[in-house]
Amino acid sequence: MSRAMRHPLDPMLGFHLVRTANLALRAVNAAYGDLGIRHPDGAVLLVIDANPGITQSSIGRLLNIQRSNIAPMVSRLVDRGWLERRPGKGKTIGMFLTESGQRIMPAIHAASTAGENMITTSIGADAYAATLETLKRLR
Amino acid sequence: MSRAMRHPLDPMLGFHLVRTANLALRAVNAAYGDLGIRHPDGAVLLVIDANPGITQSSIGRLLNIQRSNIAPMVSRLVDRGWLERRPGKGKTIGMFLTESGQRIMPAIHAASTAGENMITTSIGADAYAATLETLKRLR
DNA sequence: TATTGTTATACTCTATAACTATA
DNA sequence: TATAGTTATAGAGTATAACAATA
Repeated sequence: MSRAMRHPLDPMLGFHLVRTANLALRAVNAAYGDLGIRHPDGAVLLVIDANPGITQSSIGRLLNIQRSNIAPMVSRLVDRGWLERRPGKGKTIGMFLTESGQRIMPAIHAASTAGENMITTSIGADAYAATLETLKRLR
Repeated sequence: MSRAMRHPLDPMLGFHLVRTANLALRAVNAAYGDLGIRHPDGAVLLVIDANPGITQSSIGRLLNIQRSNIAPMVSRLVDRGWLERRPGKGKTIGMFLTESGQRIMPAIHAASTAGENMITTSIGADAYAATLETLKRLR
């Protein structure tokens, strides 16, 4: 194959969004690696830490994850002793961090910023802020 | 659950990158739906159309797809009569569009821009261009 | 009716290893 | 050694459907 190749997807933002998202997720998963969890688990822990008593359905709406996929994740985190379920109104169940779960949150916070740091050092703080503002406008 | 919830991932660009990428891929896959293919297939066809005779390994490098994952995709597209393999130097095999493949390219091009259009109408042309420039800097 | 939690299931995409063949 | 094509396999992530319980 000759050296110079045409890349018809290079001028498409969607392609670079997917590519950059994958790079960021890779960095985050590597940082979470020591804890034996992956990025969706970390996101769930962060949301529960910020919203004690939140339901699984609400977590799913915040993170764009189906509630049918939240259930097994929560079960694993409960098995590891980091989360506990407490019955709420009706069929709802509130999620809370255990003491053990609270102790690992500093590590979760640190690891969750690995992707952010990678992006920031690569594109600069100004571009980071501008892109964040831009993408937050998208619905 | 009370109305106002904290969203600890909302200030993180990585979260919005993943979310926006998923929205764009959803739009692209919906547009490709009529053709019975999905976004990786469309990307492969676009790359081959722009680079007749390109090898599978080179396609993978351009699109960040393992060559072990390119092989079955190409086989499906060959079975559908859109691609053909022609032996090249050594063990290399050049990929080419068939006549049938060339005839569907206008539809492929049109569908591939579905994600772009969704993003552009949502954030505006200026933000689109700025974000594209920013993300292209990332390695 | 609508929502919650849950299980089951299937599909897409990705990752790794191993093998043969060419250079 | 390095690269190309291929097969097999495993894993992560996502999607839909269905059900019982509750409001």
